[in-house]
Amino acid sequence: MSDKVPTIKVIAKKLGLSASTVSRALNDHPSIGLKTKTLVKQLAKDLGYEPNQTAIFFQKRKTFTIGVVLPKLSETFFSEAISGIEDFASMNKYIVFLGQSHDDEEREKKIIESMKNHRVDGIISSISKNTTNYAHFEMLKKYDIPIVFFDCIPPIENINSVECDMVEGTIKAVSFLLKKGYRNIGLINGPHKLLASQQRLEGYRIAINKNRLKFDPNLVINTDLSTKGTHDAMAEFFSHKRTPTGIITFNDYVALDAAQFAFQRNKTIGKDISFVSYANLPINSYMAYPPLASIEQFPYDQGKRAMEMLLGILESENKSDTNKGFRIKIETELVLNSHQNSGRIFS
Amino acid sequence: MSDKVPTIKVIAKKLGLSASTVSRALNDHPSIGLKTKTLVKQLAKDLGYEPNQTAIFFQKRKTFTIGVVLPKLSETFFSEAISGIEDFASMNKYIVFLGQSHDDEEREKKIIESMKNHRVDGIISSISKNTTNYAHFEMLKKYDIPIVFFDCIPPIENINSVECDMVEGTIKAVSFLLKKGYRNIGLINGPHKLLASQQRLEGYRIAINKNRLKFDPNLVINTDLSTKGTHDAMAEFFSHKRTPTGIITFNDYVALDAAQFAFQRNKTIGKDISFVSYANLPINSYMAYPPLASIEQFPYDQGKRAMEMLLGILESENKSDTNKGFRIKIETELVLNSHQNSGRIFS
DNA sequence: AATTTTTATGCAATCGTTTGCGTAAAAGAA
DNA sequence: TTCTTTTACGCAAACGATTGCATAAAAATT
Repeated sequence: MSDKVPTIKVIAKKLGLSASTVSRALNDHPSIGLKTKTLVKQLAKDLGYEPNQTAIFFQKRKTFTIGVVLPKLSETFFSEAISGIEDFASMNKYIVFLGQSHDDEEREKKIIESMKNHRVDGIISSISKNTTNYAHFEMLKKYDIPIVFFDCIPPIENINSVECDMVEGTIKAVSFLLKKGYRNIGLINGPHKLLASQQRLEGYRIAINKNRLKFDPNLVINTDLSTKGTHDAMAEFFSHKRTPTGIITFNDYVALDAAQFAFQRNKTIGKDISFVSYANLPINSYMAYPPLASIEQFPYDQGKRAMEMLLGILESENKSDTNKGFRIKIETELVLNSHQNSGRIFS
Repeated sequence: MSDKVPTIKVIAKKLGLSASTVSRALNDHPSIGLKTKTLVKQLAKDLGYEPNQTAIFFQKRKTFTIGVVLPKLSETFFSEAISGIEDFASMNKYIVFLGQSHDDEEREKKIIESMKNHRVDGIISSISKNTTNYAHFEMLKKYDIPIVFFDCIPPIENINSVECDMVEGTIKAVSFLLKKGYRNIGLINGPHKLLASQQRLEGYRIAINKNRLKFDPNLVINTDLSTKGTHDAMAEFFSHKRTPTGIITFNDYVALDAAQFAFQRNKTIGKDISFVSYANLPINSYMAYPPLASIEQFPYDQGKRAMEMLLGILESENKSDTNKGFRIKIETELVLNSHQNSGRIFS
């Protein structure tokens, strides 16, 4: 079919030159005469010659390809992150492969395998929440494929990572609620084994201590992040004497579900009870009960930074391999939600 | 560095065989003896041999790679679609390349170029809203790279496409509002030159005619889909004597902005004025003023169907090339929003 | 004019794998 | 035993480009 696609050989033959000369002419090699060079370039242009990258990749052992592996693409947080990764990758002539693990270890493993087979130059990943075995990541070393983790990071030594400082972020959230006058601060956390959950809890404890309050285990509940889990957590909060009035939630979805539950229990949101969450929704301003504030995690920026880090690693790959793992912590930011709606609706 | 990675040659040498025999043994070629085959396979396993796909791709001229090009990954509609594409691609051993055009023709062109250079087996694309020249798509024919368009489709003959029947969808929307008792049906449409806008308008006209109503040009406004554009449109609606009470909006964002505007003009949403939009947000149930109903476009399904179509084309590529363009129209569905919130808030 | 230097090009190997064709050895048939 | 068939494997080319090394031709130097 497509033997219309010209190769270097065709050009060489038409011009009575050797393939090597054509190659060098096209790549502005100094040892090619001007006449020949222009001749070759002209014909290449006329024929619409385009180098076959698969051949070059194969030869140079470099594909200009980045693999991105994450749990779920349709989550705003991740699609924002990919957007950052893709923007920055394409600026640097890289192209990104995508794979979603759906939080399944097996799928994650297969995707990593596939990307390794495609010989990506590097990988960026937020690991599956159910991954407990990390051999598929370790294996990449054998193929000299560097990996940068972001967001959800495995407990491995000497890895490259970009992450938000959740501890710091949670401290900010607690402090904010205290300053607003809420004394009973609750925390609806995610699954216990998640690093993200542990960090939130740590920040929570630090903030509680720093403010000379007593840590009350009844005010912290781990959930599976489902709507039902959130409702159950809220029900439990309400079943205790000391009901939290300022609640920090694992993410925006939890905050929305929790607020909905509170509303149904005739609480006035923003007054009786308020929420602070970790931002992962872009449209809080349209929400019926948006959280009072959100800890912004800058997913786009995280993706961009991860890509930058990976590019740096790729470019310095020849040099001393003393890479004991690069780590970037991104400062979170407490963003007050505008409450265009709740201002009118609840007051 | 990574000369640990074993190749077929290494295996051949260690076993005193030829590379071709090893290759055939690994691929279960019938002309290889059982002993040899098991021997080879065992050593391959011990050495952790993995074929170098870049070499195979190069040789077989097949990369098991699909390019996906769309305007903006962080839009829910697209991330859902990609999710569908990726799920289905990975089930079939394909891996997807991603590129976002940001609705810029130049970027779209570059992405397509890059994907062609990477020799993707096929491309799925929703084109940029600002693309007017389609040469970069036509060029793909030369490289035998089939392309399936979805969502935003260029006006080219004989193309493969998956799309929602917006005409039908709009008819449903108008009928729904009429049935609900709204007589003045407005349409906040997108940019005029967009096919999607034209289809909405067509459906609108058909529905108006079918119901023996008179088409009123004051009830249809084209916008740039920005918040300001929507507010301007609403202001214009309100400036006329005959103000629409049932409004169809180009998408959910427009509906939210429009509802906000109406609310600020002291309209009771869901009573004085109601909205029906084209769904692209997954979380209408948490919204302060969700549209009464949404025309669901099934982005995940569209992505999946596009991928299926592309796979079909790829698998039958040898056969008679009488492909005059496959076209799938997906039925839209009018989904009533649950209004968990507005029910309580507005009544 | 003879020698050296520079310039411009070709040869051939290489990247890792696949595959058509040829052939020695083993097995079967006469 | 001899001839034919089958079985099991190797050789070498191919995919499209790059690159170290050799070398012919041209230019510069003496």
